[in-house]
Amino acid sequence: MINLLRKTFGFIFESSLIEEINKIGTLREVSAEEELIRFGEFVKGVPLMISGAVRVNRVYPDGNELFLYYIEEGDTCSMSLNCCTQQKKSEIRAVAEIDSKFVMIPVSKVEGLISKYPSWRQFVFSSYHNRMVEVVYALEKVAFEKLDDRLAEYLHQKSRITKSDTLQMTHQEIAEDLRTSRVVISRLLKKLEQMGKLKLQRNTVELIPEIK
Amino acid sequence: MINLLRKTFGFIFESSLIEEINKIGTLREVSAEEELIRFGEFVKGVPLMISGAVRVNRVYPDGNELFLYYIEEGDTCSMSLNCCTQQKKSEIRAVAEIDSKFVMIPVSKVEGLISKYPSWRQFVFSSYHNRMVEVVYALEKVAFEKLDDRLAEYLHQKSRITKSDTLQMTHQEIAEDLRTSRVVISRLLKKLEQMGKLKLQRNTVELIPEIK
DNA sequence: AATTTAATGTAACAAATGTTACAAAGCCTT
DNA sequence: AAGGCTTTGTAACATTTGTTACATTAAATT
Repeated sequence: MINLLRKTFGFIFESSLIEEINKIGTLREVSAEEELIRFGEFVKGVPLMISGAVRVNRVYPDGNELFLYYIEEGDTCSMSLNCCTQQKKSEIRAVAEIDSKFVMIPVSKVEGLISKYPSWRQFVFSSYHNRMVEVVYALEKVAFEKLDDRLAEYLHQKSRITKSDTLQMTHQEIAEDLRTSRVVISRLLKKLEQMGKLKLQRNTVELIPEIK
Repeated sequence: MINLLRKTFGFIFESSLIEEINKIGTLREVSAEEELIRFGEFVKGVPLMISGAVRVNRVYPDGNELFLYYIEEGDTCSMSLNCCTQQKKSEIRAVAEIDSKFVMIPVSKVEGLISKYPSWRQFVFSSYHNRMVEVVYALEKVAFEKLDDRLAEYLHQKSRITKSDTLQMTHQEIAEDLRTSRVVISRLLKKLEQMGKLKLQRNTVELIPEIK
């Protein structure tokens, strides 16, 4: 585990911190679609992403969900950071988008790291800030852009996260993420297909990389 | 100044911290409409709000703006916190919504406070988190709600912030905040007036408090 | 008071998105 | 191969929001 930690966090954390994380943290591997953090549960720890990508959604009591941000290699989840310092139940849900590895730091140790290691503090601050920037970005998209652009952007992000041009998903699933109806998505996808930007097949959307 | 600090922050900061802030900070008073933080400038310090309310907007290079959150009594601006630790130019604009008082802590002293005072750290973390919650709330509104509900919500928020049921603003200004056109706002305001929720006059929208 | 300017009201139309209903195609099971 | 289920395609229509254009009204200025 310590080698994974060194590889991902060696440039931002001093080695004494890496060693301490190695002692108190536990390595976890999850496969795509697995739930890391469930809605309404107490947060057990703070995840340090080693590899992969996890999608973080705000969840509402009525079951409604809203995508907030991805956490990727080198990131942590600022929402759970707060949940754990406040001992609150989770208002988010985190689901692995692809197979992922991360180190879980137990809640009880987080405060200690904060007071002991300036580089950890720096990391936590910049993590908060980066997540904020991403939520603001999501807000921007919804506030300024039309659905067709948001769809195109969504597909590209998915492709980047899953490291694949061929997305295995149904129109219905896309519609849920963009908070619209399946018919609307089918219509717009068809339009994008006619523009030569992608190819559609049952359960798959294949993005065609632009040649510039 | 120290009495103002005690009154607003006495419950969260230990007295040695209050005294230190009193030494290094400077009290500033601004009147409504004054700009606290300008787009593109280096951030000079972190504001601790004593009273009043300040509106924080994301600003884009093309001049476009997007409302993010208000900071009120007892709050600080997490975006400027980050700008200052990173020595970056401001990507936001902060404008006093009403006459406001705040204590400005110079950038150079912030890092020191963080390592020295646990209560300051706690404050900074919860500030980050609260701002995040508000941006998520804004995202929620845009993602889920129709324009008429967003307008009603917007008017209530304005009323709360300005502590007045009579809002002095034009339809044009409202339209800019909600990213739509004046005609649309006029239309919806008329609808709300016909529903008995408000009264319209030139330059004013008077909310009619609901009797329950 | 007359003139100018800013703000609002309203109609008519355009575009974007949402909804319903149903047909067609693909995949799975037996 | 037949039947059933899921997914996708498409039409027709409703609603919401955006746009243009112009009339009307209120306030500010002269």
